[in-house]
Amino acid sequence: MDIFSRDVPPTHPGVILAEALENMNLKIMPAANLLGTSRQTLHKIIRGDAPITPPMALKIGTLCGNGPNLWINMQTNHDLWHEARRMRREIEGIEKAVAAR
Amino acid sequence: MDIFSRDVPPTHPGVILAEALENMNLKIMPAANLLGTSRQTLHKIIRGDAPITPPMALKIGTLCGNGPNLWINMQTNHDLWHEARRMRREIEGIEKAVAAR
DNA sequence: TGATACTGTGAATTATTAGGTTACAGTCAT
DNA sequence: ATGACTGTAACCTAATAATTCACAGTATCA
Repeated sequence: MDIFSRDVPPTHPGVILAEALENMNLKIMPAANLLGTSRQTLHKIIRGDAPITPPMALKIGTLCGNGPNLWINMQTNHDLWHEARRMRREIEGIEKAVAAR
Repeated sequence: MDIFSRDVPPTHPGVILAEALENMNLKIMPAANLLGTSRQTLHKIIRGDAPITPPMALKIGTLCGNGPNLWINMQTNHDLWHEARRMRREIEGIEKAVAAR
């Protein structure tokens, strides 16, 4: 059972990030300063309204001490799940075309 | 030794994709048709001049039968390696600021 | 030889979006 | 109630994913 067959979306990395900052006793504003970004952008990430991009993953991974992959992977799982929904028809079409080849 | 300490960039997924298509006896044009994209876009991906985005990863993963994660992960490893180079100074700054906290 | 099909590549265009900035209302502690 | 932080919306700009058009090269086959 991979994540794409689930009808529940994977947790957005923002939720995890919020907990991580909590555990580090970091409020949003000082965290944003450490990351070299604006508090609004950081807030959007936490809310799930902005993606964790490669630059952000590197910065957050450094701040939290666990490296960028954890964060970028959460993001891509999130993106892929939602994209797979949007593209369901198209993907099925490719499956059929490949099978018929 | 993680990929970020290497001074050799990770192989671009385009190279792997080219081999995969070769093994499937698929030329660029029919592959592009199956993928529902233009031959130019597919060519750029193979050349390494265009990224494998989530929609593309889903399509390519379906065409090749191995799912999207393989492809998106190759892309993010590639992106992170290059981004880590560009942001070296900034990342070091965050490391120091965290240590000094 | 000439015709047909595919490939490599560049240029121009469009649509989307990551991130910043400004602004304002809410919360909460002192 | 003053000050510091938070949530959130609107707007703007720069970057970029993907398309289309165009053309030159290559190769196969009648």
